[in-house]
Amino acid sequence: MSPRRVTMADVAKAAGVSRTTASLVLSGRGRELRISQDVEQRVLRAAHELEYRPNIVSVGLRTGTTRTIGFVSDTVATSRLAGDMIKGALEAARDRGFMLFIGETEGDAELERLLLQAMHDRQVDGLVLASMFTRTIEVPKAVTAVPAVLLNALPKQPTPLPAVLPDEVEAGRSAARVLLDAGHRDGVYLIGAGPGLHDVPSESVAAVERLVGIREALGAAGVEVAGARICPDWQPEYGLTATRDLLGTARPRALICFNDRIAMGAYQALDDFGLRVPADVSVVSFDDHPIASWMRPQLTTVALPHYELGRKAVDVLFAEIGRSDTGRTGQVHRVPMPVRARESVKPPAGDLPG
Amino acid sequence: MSPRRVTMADVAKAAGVSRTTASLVLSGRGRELRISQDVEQRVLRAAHELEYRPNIVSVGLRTGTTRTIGFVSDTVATSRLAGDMIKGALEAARDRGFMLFIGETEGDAELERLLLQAMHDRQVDGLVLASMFTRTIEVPKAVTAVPAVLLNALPKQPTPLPAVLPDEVEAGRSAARVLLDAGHRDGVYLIGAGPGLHDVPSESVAAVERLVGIREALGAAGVEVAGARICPDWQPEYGLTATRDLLGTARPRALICFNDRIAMGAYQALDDFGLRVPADVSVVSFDDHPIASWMRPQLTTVALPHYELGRKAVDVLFAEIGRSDTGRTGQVHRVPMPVRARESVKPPAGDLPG
DNA sequence: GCACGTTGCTAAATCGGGTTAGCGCCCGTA
DNA sequence: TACGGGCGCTAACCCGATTTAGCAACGTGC
Repeated sequence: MSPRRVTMADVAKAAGVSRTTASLVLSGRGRELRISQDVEQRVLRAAHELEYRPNIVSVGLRTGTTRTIGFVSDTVATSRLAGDMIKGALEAARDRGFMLFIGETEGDAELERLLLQAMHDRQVDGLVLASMFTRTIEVPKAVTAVPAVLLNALPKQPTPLPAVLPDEVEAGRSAARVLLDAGHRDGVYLIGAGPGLHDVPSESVAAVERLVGIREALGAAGVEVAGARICPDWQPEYGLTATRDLLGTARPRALICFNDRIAMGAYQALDDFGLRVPADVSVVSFDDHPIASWMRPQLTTVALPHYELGRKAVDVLFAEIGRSDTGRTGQVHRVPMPVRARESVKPPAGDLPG
Repeated sequence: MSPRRVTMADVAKAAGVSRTTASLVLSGRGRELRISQDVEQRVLRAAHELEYRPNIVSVGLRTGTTRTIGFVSDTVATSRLAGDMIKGALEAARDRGFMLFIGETEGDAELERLLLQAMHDRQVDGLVLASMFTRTIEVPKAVTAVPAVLLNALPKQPTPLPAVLPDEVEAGRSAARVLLDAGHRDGVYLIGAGPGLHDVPSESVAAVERLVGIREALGAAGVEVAGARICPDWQPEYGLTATRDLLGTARPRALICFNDRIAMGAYQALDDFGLRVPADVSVVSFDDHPIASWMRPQLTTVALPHYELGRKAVDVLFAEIGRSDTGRTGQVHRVPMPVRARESVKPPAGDLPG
């Protein structure tokens, strides 16, 4: 059927040396161990001609390192989010010749246990524990056996694990600044959460942090939040009803929606009330979901940097794998959330610069 | 640091038997090889008490089977598509105790080569070669070394590899039938491709097949396609312009959009012309992209069964791994595309039943 | 009393590479 | 001439499992 793989023994025989010598040359330790130039060349040539590739399974058995990392998330299927995060992780791993095992737990602790076990059985060199929406998680104790990093999640109990998260507070500031820079000072409303720091959907770390950033940046400019509507779930229909509710009593000049799906609902409500984006009402949002650039006018939004989050997590994991000292534990890495300036924000009418 | 893993030698010692005996019992071959009940029980108990788990890396070296399959796709990040496909593959694999290596090639042949090599080096038991949109692909020759399945792709040259694809022709029929069942017989227009079988975006297998199904079902009912607009790329903006163009000259009663993103553009164009969905114009589409259920009115669409495609691919792969005979090669498996009946289709006005 | 079969288990080889310990050989020196 | 020491390479063991070949002990038949 398929021709047997070329092994190091084949290379050694072809070069007329022992397996040991071949191993030393191919692992680059030939120099320090005084292998002659001649033998080194013979081995390298034989390896090249036979297209020798080391069997990573074998190396894994002997050295315990499989050049493989496990990526465990609660779900990989929800929205494009996961895809980009995995893509970032994949590429960062590939840069170092590592591969990724993907697993999803669906939030099921038992599944998670089995999955971690399966990865353990395959001797992964490290683990990324990812959550698809920012939240605090219970870190399974089985994780301690191998270097690990939390992605988009914070540990419920303090652990020595580093975490990689989007910088949501700064994102909140960014969203507010987009409006401030356009000249908005009055009639700024929030859709999705607020105005108080406790007016957030349950368990949503992102909501709290975005709110903190928004209030801080507005406050620093002496601008007051005119009002807010909380959404129990950040879906278009709740954005629609919350915004309709708001428009029944107020005339906003700008909306900060807590994510793009809410903004989608808000667009519809504004349309229902005959209000135009951005001429009558500016809208800024969070996430940069694919629909943000499909909406008309295109939505200005502060992007969740999924790709960068994935990359960063793997980078941090490699740092973790590489170091032997035990200092500097539990560090939290924040990844910046960039503003995608599009068409939904304009200076308030009757307040044009000039 | 982490306590050393329990090995079979530990189990054997605890049970007071040889490693051979432990292996025989734990692999279930104890019975046929006449290991006594007593010894069997001792081994099983020891394994249980020590929480023994076989080291799959070691097994992989010895037996050549790693309980791992490689999932190679051109991209995993585009739309949610990939996520669900991977999820299906993941679960089908998990049911059999297998894990998945994920890799993406970005359509780069060199990257693909390296990736397949890396998977080969890790002794994967099988490969899924996935494409994120249905198309024909060049099958790399390196694939022949291990069982493999094409997912959402057809081989350019005939190969013995089985393929798993959505049943696009039947989906085309389904879309047409949705309109026929609602009573539509006139003013049915296509947006995205058609009316001729050559009027399709380049390389799009899906376009051709959907078109075939649509024309067949309409034709069987004696209904003529009133007209069509081709879109060079199936994005909202092209749907918008194509539909605007159509509405400049015609007054459709129903639109079959070739995917949901096109339908999104079509909704906007209809709105621009003051036409209501579904009262004035019914709309049916393909893919069941997440936005389909966010659009107002919610879009009736024929779903791409990503999850099922992923599952099916892995199921077929296991069948491939399991069989030794070489018959029945290159089979094409079609996965049904279910209709998601929502709100965008109604009987034509002035043509109400009753 | 001896050959032969069964029963119940184990020693040892194997997978493919990494690593340690050490073996010949040549050279220089006393 | 014997000895020490660097040089260049290799034998042999190890990782953790599977698998082949075979060994003791016991019973049975003649």
